[in-house]
Amino acid sequence: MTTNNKTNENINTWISQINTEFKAAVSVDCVIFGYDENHLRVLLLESDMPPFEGKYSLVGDLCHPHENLDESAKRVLFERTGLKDVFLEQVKTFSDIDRHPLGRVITTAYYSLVKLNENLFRIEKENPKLKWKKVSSITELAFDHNVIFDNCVKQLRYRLRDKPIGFKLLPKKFSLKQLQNLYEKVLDIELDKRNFRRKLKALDLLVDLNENQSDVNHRPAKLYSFDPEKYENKRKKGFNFEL
Amino acid sequence: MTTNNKTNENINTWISQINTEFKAAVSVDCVIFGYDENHLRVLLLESDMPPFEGKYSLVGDLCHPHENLDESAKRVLFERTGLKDVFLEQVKTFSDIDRHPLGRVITTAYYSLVKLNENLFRIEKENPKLKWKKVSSITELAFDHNVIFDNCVKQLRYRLRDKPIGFKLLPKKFSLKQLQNLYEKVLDIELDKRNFRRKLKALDLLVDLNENQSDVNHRPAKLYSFDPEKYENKRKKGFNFEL
DNA sequence: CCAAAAGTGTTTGTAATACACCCATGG
DNA sequence: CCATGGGTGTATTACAAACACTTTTGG
Repeated sequence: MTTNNKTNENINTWISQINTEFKAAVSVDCVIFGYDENHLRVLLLESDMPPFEGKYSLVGDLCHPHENLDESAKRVLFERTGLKDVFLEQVKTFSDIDRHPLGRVITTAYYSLVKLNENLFRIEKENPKLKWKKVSSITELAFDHNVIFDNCVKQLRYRLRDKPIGFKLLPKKFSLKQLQNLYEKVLDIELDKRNFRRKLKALDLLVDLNENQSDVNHRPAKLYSFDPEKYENKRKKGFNFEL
Repeated sequence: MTTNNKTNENINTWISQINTEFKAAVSVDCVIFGYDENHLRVLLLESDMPPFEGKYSLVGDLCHPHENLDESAKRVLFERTGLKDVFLEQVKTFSDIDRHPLGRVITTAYYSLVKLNENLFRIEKENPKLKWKKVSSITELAFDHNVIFDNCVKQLRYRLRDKPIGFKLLPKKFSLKQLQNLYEKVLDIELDKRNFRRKLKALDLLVDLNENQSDVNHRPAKLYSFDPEKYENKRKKGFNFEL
């Protein structure tokens, strides 16, 4: 037997509920991943909100009245890093009633990918509460941010095999070794050099720049760049990235 | 150069923002998928909200103050179908400013899977505004529900290859043909009968019930059921469902 | 000429694909 | 005995995995 006791709904119920207590603050939290050729890092902020003073938290903010969530996330990212046009993907929304000490705050998690450079490390100096922490070193975060963080790491690992987003963590020009390192570090696996290179050649998404590394005291590696147009064309024809 | 102009944030800003205009109504929308041995269907509700009167919409409701979003979705599902313990997965949150005619409503989409039977078809009779529509027949929905719906269909198709959720759309006892049909219909592909069966045998997740179909005017098919424990054990050992 | 990392092919095993006939039941 | 869908095996091909030596550069 079905209950189906919702036949009495109507617009007025909605209007009155929307305008009374059926409201919540809405926020975004961004897991900003950066890669510095050796470690996957995440930008964290030392919290000053009781009872989490001193703990690190993800960077986030309330969703402003004139923004949708994507725009809020973009703004948070810009305010914290100065970067625009950064890769951002929504992951999940977290809504447990007591997740925030100041009241009901529903938050939507995003992760984003940035190439770490000196400019970005400088933000640690400009605001000592901001830190690029190694992902492998994360322990206890403020609020429910451990759960949010874990979800985003999982999503990143999933997507990395699924979509050509790894390139967003590397400089425009990179060697195949750098790329392989990235996959090994982020996914915590080991890859066979020759098989990895054969696979990438088969994917046919990289441009050989006919340039070499310089200033290395060993044989310099050839440099490549990722060709987004080539990928887009292939994708439209039914090609699926997989690595 | 980074801007990093957020160093002036503090708790009081948050408290005042949370308690003033920085609030939104929060809702869930459920894409309830049902399978009737031939068609993938979705439960839709004829809307009475201007300017969408007569258009069909997903079933949803506001998130109540004492609920998190998962609980809201479960409640919506129960109120509409009378079912508890139904598979539900959060898909994405939609937040465009003008997405709802009554004001700012941020909605989180879920999809769920139910086995269609006479009981469930009865809800169409009890509330003539509810309809189990064929997924393949969906055209224009109310609000931004086409986008939400498309996202959920995509997620379902993705998950179906990835996790053993197809069984949730079938009766407890099913034939291999029924299972194959499900995959073919939902994913809109054709599968080779022998290869499909070999693959399922290799996965080793089904229990041979030593029962046959009855009341068919041809050779009766053997019946199987899915063994969730077996799957859980294998999953823990690193096994990944893939089909 | 030495150290360090770049670059390159072949073999072997495993999984995906393609494909056609006999079987059991009800009418 | 006929119609209907159920059930089964093999050969071929493509992809994944394992593996070691030569090359280029800087110091």
